[in-house]
Amino acid sequence: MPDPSFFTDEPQLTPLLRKLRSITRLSARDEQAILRLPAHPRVFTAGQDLVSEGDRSTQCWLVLMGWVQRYKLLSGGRRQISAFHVAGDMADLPSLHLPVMDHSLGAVTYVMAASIPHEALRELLERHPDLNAPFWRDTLVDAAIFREWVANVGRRPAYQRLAHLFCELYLKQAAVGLAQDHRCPMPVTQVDLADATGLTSVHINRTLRDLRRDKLIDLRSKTLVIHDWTRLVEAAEFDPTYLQLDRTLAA
Amino acid sequence: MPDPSFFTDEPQLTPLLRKLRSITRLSARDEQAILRLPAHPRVFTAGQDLVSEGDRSTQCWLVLMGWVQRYKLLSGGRRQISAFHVAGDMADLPSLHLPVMDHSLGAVTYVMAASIPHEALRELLERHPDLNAPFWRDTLVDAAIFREWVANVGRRPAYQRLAHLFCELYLKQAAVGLAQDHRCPMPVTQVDLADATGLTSVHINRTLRDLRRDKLIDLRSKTLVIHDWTRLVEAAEFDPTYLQLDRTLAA
DNA sequence: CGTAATTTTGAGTCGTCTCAACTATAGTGG
DNA sequence: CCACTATAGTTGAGACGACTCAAAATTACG
Repeated sequence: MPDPSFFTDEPQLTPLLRKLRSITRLSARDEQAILRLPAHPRVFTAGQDLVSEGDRSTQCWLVLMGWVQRYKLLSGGRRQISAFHVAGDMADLPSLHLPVMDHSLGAVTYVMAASIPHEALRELLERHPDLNAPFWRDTLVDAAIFREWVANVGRRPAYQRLAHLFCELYLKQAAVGLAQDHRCPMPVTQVDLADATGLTSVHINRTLRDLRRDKLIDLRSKTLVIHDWTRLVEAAEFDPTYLQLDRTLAA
Repeated sequence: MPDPSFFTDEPQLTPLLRKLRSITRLSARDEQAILRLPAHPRVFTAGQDLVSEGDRSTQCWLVLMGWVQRYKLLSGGRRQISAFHVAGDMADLPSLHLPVMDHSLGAVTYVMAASIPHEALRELLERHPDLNAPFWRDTLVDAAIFREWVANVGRRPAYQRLAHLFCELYLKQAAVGLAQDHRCPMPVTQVDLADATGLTSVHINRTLRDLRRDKLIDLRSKTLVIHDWTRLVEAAEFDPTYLQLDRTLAA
């Protein structure tokens, strides 16, 4: 159910501003320039790819609503998710300088996204060189998140690993106003969680039960409720530095 | 044993050019500008940190010789390595836009590195806006490698995981002329390999034995010898797309 | 040449996986 | 609005890949 105003001519780029503001500072002039970017809205149903491995992009997708996942398919039906993206994320900003996709971007939920031509972005950056830094910084924050995922998947046991993922996804959403009061959307299946953490869905199920048993969280009807943020952070050994959020959000 | 010419006034930035050329195209003018960057050489002994978690950087380190690793320390003595860097790599280019380190950069071997002040880099990018793209692209390639590592650690069994790492490190070095004839430097301990793959050193030892038994590789005196590149690639299910090398290097 | 670091091997354990069935929830069409 | 069907979640039992602990063998280094 897309918001009717969504299909008006005016591009809805404010989520992008909110995102960029959460990790950097922008001048009013630069913000205006961003808002003038041409953006073509489109919807995707759950499971659809926005971009698939091997595609050559000439545009970037900005997520406006819903969740998008970044994933690789391996042989034998194995899959690894390397990122979740929410409203405001330029999910495939990398395609601006790496046009051939080495992975896919898929819609986790019903998704509204806006495509922005590479050409328009390049022109923006040319006219407003100051904007190189914020966007570049955005890709650097994403890279920092990938690094944290390497550590998560490589060195943390299942319980800690899931807890860590929840801490990250809560803060990431809170930073752009999509979460508060220790609850946030978590519109993924246990299979998705498994593919994001390098576990099996069976083990995710049992680990979720343990997290629930310990009164740390609840995950029901696609909503994560955090019962005890402090203990969740402890259990996860979560340090939000890597998210590079301007101000640490109060717990 | 530093090369004597290393300490002359002339900055030795050619490895950087070689690296950038392996993943992008540069104009002669831009190349000249890069060569004029001020670079202050320094050596590090194995085990020393170039930069530590929590540090605030005002300069970037360019690796000139030796290997550098990117790693995070976790509780209980656990460690996760998320990248290896070789000559030509701007190991902490991220610090240009994310000055607070969320991880450490350590010397794997005896290392020669050159520090380039952030200020000089910013000035370079201001005067040569075309250079934003190549450097940005470099951080995007690193991010692509992180993503591949997430998949490697998350979804591949030990044997495949190690094989994949070796394919990557061989190609990465070959791309900048540091490897050829299916042999390359691999100056890491089994503990390092364990921390890069999310395994234990004991299991690395046994997996190396298996790879050796299968006549795929040999790893002796810090040198990797690949006996059968084709079968190694097969075993690893290695697809070099993510490295974004200009030309695929012949097998 | 002695000492530390690294590699190798064995034996037992454990976290996570596999396979398989069953239950619950959500979406769809009559 | 309910029945039907597909999707998602839950549980049990057994297997296995990787881990732990510990010691011995080898190699590197000052």
